[in-house]
Amino acid sequence: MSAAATRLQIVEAADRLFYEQGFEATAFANIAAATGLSRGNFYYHFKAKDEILDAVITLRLERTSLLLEGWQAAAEAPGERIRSFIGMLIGNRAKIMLYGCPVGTLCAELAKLDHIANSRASELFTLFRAWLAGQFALLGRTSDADALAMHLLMRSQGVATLAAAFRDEAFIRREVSEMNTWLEAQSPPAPFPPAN
Amino acid sequence: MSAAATRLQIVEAADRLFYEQGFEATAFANIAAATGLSRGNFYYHFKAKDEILDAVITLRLERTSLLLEGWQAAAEAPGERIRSFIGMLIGNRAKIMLYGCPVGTLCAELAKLDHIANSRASELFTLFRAWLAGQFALLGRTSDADALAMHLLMRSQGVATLAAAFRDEAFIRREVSEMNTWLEAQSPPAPFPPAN
DNA sequence: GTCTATACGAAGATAGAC
DNA sequence: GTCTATCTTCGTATAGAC
Repeated sequence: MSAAATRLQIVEAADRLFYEQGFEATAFANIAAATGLSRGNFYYHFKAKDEILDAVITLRLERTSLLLEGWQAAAEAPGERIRSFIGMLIGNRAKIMLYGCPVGTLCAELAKLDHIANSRASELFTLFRAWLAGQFALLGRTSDADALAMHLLMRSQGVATLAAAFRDEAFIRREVSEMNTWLEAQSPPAPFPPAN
Repeated sequence: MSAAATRLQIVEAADRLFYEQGFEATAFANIAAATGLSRGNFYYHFKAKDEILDAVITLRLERTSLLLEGWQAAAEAPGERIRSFIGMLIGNRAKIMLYGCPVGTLCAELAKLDHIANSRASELFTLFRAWLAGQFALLGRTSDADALAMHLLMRSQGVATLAAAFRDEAFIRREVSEMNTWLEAQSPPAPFPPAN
């Protein structure tokens, strides 16, 4: 097998295991079992476990960028694009109820570990934040676009955390519905009262 | 030193370290350094590390109950009591920006570890949930009291997660302000339009 | 009750054969 | 490139002295 293909195989397995079990709790033995590779082989592709984490974060950053580009291309209306973001909570509800949000839980773990990769992991949040702020700006909310982006990120994080704690799918659906209602109300106020 | 006092000393140190470093990442050596006790001594008071975790959760449950009773006694108006809950985000902002919410991050870690204490940890959420629902019921929102409680818990969890990821105090203050505004709007709609 | 010393296993990392 | 074997460190847990 080519080096690049094996490397990707390792990173994908680590990506999944870091999400499901956490970074520290995932041992080389787990990645070995998941890939069918031997533990020793990992050191041909990576110098240390931290380097695998770095590769996982890089992979997630790339895929997040692609995801955002896809939403960008799939709809013209910024409101509809933001609904794609909100829709993630429904689409990924099964894993969210088991493991929470992959971004939020990784950042939380690395912060407690005081891990050097902590700042890179939070760039994942920054990608969503900047993209959402751009959509709110397109909606006309130029002055508070970033605050609205943070507010929506906040709600998605809170939903993921509680959905995992209570394993409650109905809660996810209810909050998603409220987020969409909130979004509808975020069109900018007209400079003058609408003539109706 | 009496057994009970030493035991409490261990549990308090573990409580702080589990919050700041995580449960798995906290070693007996860390607790030993924090308390000045020797590692071996822990096994006089606890059979295993899991038992310390259990004691920490018990301690947190007790202190959370006392906290809620305190808020209950400090104000007659349910709205004002709920503001005490929201105010936690301000009062604990320094630690929240470093380590997130102690309840949310512990539940997230234990869920990933598939740890047996996971369900007991989530009882911490249940305490807040039931208390908040009681306050919303007193506010007159009997039919959706639990949904409102979950909504407020959700927001506090989202704020804690993002505040830690971005180390952003202004964000906390802004969202707390919005939560209080939201709370004001939760008085039940009058059965008939108010005569004004 | 608390200590020191140590057993035991798990996990990251290295060496070298193939 | 991938493997097996091994080294080393660390952390939980135990044994037994004081």
